[in-house]
Amino acid sequence: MDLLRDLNPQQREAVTTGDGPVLVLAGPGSGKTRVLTQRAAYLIGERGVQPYHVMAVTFTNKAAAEMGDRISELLGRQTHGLTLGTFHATCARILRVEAEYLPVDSNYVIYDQDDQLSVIKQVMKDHNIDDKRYKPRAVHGAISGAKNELFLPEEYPIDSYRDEVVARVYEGYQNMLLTSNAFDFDDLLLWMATLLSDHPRIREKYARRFEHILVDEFQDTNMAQYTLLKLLASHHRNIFVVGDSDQSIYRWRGADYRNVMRFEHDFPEAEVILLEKNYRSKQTILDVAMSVIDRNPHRTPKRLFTDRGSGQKIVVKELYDEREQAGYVVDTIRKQVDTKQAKPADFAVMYRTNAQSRLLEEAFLSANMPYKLVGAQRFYGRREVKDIIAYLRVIWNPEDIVSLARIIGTPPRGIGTKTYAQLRTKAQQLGLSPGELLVKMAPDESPYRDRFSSRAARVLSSFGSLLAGWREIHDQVPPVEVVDQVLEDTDYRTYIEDGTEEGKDRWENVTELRRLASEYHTVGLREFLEDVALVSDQDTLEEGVDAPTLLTLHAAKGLEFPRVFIVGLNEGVLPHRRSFDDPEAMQEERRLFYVGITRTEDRLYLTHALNRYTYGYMEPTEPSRYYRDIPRDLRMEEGGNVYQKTSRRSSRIFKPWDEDDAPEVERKKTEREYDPGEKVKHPKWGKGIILNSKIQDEDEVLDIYFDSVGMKKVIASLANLEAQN
DNA sequence: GCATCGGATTTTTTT
DNA sequence: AATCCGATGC
Repeated sequence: MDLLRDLNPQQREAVTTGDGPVLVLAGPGSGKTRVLTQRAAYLIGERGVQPYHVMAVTFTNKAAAEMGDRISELLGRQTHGLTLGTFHATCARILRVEAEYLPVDSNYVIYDQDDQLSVIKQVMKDHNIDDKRYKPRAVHGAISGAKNELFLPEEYPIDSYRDEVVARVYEGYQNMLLTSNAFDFDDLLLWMATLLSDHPRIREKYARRFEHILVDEFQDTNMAQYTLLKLLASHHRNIFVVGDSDQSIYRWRGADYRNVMRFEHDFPEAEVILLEKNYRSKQTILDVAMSVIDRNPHRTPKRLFTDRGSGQKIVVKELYDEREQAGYVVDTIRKQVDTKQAKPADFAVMYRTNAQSRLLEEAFLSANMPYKLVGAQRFYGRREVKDIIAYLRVIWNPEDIVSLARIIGTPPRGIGTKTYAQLRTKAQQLGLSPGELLVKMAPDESPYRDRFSSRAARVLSSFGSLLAGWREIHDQVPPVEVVDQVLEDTDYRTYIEDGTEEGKDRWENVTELRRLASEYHTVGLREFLEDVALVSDQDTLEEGVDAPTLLTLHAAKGLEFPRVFIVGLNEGVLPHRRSFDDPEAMQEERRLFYVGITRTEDRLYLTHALNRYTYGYMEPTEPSRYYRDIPRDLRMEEGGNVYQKTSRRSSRIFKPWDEDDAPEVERKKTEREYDPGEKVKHPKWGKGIILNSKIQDEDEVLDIYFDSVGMKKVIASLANLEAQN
């Protein structure tokens, strides 16, 4: 059958296995997304399952879209009714349908990080909580963590005075969200799980509907996600999850790779399938990756192997500072492009923190080389973009207090904190939201105007009229026309374009948002607002542009590139200093590095700087501890270290390739005849690749992966192996 | 109400 | 370095 062509035995097993829970443990580059896609296509095409009865969860919207396309392609037809998307998007959709069981209306808005933080700040102000003593971000983190663990405000565990404060803010926070008719990201998961566990009829409805559930990146699910999956799978128990604990990098967001173990516990009948063979990287890359990840405790050792050949050694490069590091990256890319060794799009540059992108961007810019920057926050976080979206949100849902607070004085229209406070007070007295009251103040003869001073009444009602006007058209015309009307009525361009370069830039962002809105002419404001709220960083990656990609290590998950730079391999950056005092976090730093390495197909460059700017001051920095774990024979220092301005201090700094600090990795001195990575032919089992070789009882014992039968242990002297080129 | 200035504070990663 | 916050002056 065509669907199963080009699959190895393990992949085929995963795709075609029968009903019941399945756990696919898949190393990097082992084709797990492919397995997931083919599985979905197989269920629909071969097993006759209706698309309506299948749910597939991916990590990004882009991955979902690609998966959808691929399934259609495999089946040769469209798959209407298939539920396919990220956890958040899928929940958001279902929650709108089931809104009658929820504390919000079906036109609720979704608050992003910024919105959430401003709610926290407001609530803390209302409760007279000192925001120096209790950092809003930290409080928010605690609340978000609680939500991911499915704790409601009244269930928040209290062990200290600090917990009491958090619990109080949590309660106020949740109230403010609900009176704003808003959910935050965590609510989407929390309420979905709550809905399913509190309403047996709804649980049955969806549990019966989703005969098959498929989940990608399972190692990065949190408790809320795990719980709702379990509830959704409670009827058919056909849950197919794919993951790799070594690639779990979202612990700080509540993700818990131990869900893999929970799964085995909760679904003891689960079939476990291992995908080990790597189709992406050269063996050297995999060896480097293993040398790094093997240092993490409490993990099941995994062997990464490929038949793509050993490949070149990785390059390690030391630079004077981050500016020269960026210059090195750009020079190296240009050299290879000029000599036609590679094309621009073959390259990716990865870093730990977003701030590191700036110098890289500048270097690309001054070299006149285009680049692609991955990061939704970069665009949607812009003030001007947020302003316009806030307008749309208030138009869509006048109860949205956060967005109203943002736009009521932007651009300035005579409504400041005082007037806005009056509006809020009066609205509360009337049992209305401030937004609703504004709309009611619009008519000339509106009785609500009398409740304010003449000045306040004038400015408020004039803004109310604008709002009422937009409200009237918002469900009659395509989103882009609403945007245009807002821009016109507020004279937003004059406000933003102040003649400076920056102003021009900002207006361009507004124009870009307008363009994005224009793509929603067949659907409505709801879809636009929802997509805007739930875009992931990876969704902003443009395909088809021949330029290098700049992205964080987190954003790199699931992607692959022929040539990869990982920059900033410095102590404090990678691993990040914020993780130093938490062993679990340190393990995650290592996994993050591992994820970066394993994105590489052919060539890997690791760079670090001797000096770094922190808070505006230049400081010497040590190379990352991870260098010590990479065997020396897998790497080379690129010749001619041009940058020798080493200061007295930095010259004493540990150099990753110094003999004294040579890796402590055990390199067994043996008389082995075969090495891992070599290809051989066995008289009975045919072609295979050597994964491991060790001397045991004076004989060489080989672990070989055969195309025909998979893993076998073989005694070299007895097996009659034939070497293959 | 709003613009501007100075000082403090900051950086992890993102749906 | 860049952003955020509050105080100040108009």
